[in-house]
Amino acid sequence: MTAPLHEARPTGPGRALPDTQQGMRRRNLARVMHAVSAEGPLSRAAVASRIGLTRAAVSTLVDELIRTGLLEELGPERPGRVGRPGSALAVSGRGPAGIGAEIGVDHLAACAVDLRGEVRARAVRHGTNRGRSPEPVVEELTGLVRRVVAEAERAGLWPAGLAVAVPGLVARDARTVVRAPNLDWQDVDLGAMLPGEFPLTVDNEANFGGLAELWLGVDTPGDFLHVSAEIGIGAALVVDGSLLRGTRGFAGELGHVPVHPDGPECGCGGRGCLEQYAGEEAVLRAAGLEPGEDRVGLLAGRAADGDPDVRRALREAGTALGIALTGALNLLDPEGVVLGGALAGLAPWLLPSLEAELSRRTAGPARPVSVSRLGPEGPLLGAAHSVVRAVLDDPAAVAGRA
Amino acid sequence: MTAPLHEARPTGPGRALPDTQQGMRRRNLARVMHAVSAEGPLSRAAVASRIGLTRAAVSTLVDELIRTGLLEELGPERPGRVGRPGSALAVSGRGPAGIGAEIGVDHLAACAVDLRGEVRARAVRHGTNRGRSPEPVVEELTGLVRRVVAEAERAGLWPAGLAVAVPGLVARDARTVVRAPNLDWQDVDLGAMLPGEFPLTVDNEANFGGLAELWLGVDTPGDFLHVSAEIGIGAALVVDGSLLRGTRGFAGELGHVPVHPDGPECGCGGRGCLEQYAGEEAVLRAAGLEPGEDRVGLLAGRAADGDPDVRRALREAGTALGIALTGALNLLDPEGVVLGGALAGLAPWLLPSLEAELSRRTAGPARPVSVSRLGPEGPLLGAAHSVVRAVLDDPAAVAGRA
DNA sequence: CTAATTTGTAAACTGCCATGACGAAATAGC
DNA sequence: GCTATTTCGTCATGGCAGTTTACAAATTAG
Repeated sequence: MTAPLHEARPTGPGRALPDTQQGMRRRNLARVMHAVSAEGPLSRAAVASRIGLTRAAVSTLVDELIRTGLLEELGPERPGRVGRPGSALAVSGRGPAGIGAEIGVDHLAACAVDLRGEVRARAVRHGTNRGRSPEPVVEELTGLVRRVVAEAERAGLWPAGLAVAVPGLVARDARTVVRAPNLDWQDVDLGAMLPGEFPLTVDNEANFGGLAELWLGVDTPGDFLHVSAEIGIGAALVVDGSLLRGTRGFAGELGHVPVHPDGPECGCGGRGCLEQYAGEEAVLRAAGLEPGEDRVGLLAGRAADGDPDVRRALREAGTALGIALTGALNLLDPEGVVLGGALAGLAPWLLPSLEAELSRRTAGPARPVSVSRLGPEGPLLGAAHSVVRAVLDDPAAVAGRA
Repeated sequence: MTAPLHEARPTGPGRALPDTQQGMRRRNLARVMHAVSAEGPLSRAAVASRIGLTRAAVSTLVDELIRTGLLEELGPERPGRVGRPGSALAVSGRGPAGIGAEIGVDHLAACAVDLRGEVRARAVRHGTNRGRSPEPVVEELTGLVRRVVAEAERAGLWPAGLAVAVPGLVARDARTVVRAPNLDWQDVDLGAMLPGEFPLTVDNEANFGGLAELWLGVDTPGDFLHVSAEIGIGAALVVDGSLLRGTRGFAGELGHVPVHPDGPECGCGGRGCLEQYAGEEAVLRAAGLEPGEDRVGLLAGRAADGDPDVRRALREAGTALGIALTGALNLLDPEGVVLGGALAGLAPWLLPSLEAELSRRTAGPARPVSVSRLGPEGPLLGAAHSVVRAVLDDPAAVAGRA
């Protein structure tokens, strides 16, 4: 009788979707899939107690999921406790697959992930894409995707959707790249250029990286900031287990948060944005290095060798990051911060000054800053997994296909 | 077949609530209430088409809502179109009421709002609460609440809950005031001191102000930043129609976003926080005024009189606000910004420099900065309405009482 | 005054989950 | 070894929610 009141769902007339029995069934199918997917092989009775339905109801749900090939019966569990042993259920390894793809500045990649989360096929092509026009790049990517799809199909999987991570801002239609500075692309409609056989989602690589951290991270909370630096400096804002995208889909532009309001001019029109202090180019310049091919590797190598200029440059970048993150933490109060992408590799030299700045500026218990263990794989895996999650979230939608 | 994939609900095993037929009914009752509440008197057929159920289903839902006193039948609509005229339904003006209360720095207030959103009773007591200990203040507030409740009951209403707005940080339990600098309170458990007859929610006045803007604002989008300055400078982050609270409930602390990282020291441990430039005390100091009783009124008065020092101080505060908001806009990409609380009254002198700073620093179309029309009433109304929303969101929960 | 249209309700129908009972398959105790 | 106990999966039954279909009531159009 004394609980917070104003958070009950649904709120607002906007989400006035009807609630019918079919919808109920769909949501319960999803709950079964989530339970089995999250907690390994499970008996029907175990699923029932996890999701709060009766064994009888779960039985019919499971039957349907087995019929449509999304669950598999592994056979009787090894007993150990009294009572008849259950029959273990697992997510199918031969059903739908999520196809992920990535357009990186220096590479292209694609992979196929099954419902179990296992990577079943992958293909990579190295070589810079800076300044290349979209058509040939997307054509090459399509080739990789087709290879990965073919391999997945040989393994008994079928593609349920394609998700593409790109180094730039993506419109809310999830098809159009509005601006990708490092590729020099503008308003490119990937939806028109990629194969149309399956549902397509295009998103910022920082967003997919953040989602990968949420879904695959070891002990990632449901509420965190995932900071990555491939394109400028982007952050994925994960709030309560889902991504905050903003009205136009541009949320998380940490790179243009003002750090020193009277600092050097920035391409965005502002002054002293974080990117002027912790962006790739800025750090290279401060370290006295020339921009070459593998810029991050170069920085990490020099820093490991003890190059004082590089170390100082990274230290200062960490401080600037700390200032910008102070603002973000004050605004969002997340549970933690995760450094991903290029920042993960440079973390050893960024973290000390970053954490010093944070603890100096924020009162109360320090928020943990951790380093992503997914490394550069994050965006690609996040993309593929986003398709898998979509299947888990609405198994009925996928049942018809195959 | 080409839609964004990874946003379908439910996501994550966390919200594994069972989905039974009773839950379905409850959600559909809520949909009916929302439809009628949002779109004025409506016939059963109109509700049915709005929420996507059949007329028959809506009929039984409406019957139940009328029986429990949440809806009222107004009688036949005046015809005008062909066909049998419908029977108008309206939200009841004699059912549950939301009781809102506010502990302000310079006043106490309480009010009762019916399901229609009408204020049916109010009580105010002026006089500063700075430095007073919690007990007598809460006792006085309880007196106001009891007066308002009694008046509401005389009008045929019954209190469905009490929501209290306080000028400080509130723990996620929605009962405890962690810190209220302007009252000099710390760790005060209001839940233990307020009447326990109805469900209680305590929240930051900035949050309630933001919710009021969302629910009562004229053309407020579902995605905005509501900035107010009563306690330091707080922002309510409304994302997709609901409030972003943060892990500990401290989200929106705009006042401690760094503006000039090497600026003057701040109480929070940092340097150059926004509060050092746009906080009440800072502005008064910059304007060469002494802190007195009605500080905001004083500033507004002098500014209107053309006092150059005051004008300059406000101009500079606007600039600082613009810098901090640039960061927030880059992070959150909201649809707009609303100035509320004290800032609304000072808007004429803050806005020019604020908007100049924003348009200089952010690329793309400028985000509209608007001024709240609720003024100082926002938090109190938001509190009362939060109770009303809770009833609309789950009418079945309230049906038993009364 | 009749035809067309729309509203609200009642009866029959379908779908979904709960309940309760039962056989199957294991352990525990004697 | 044998029986009692426990747990699992399934089946038949029942209740509940919304849909479908049909119909009377109340209005406008011609």
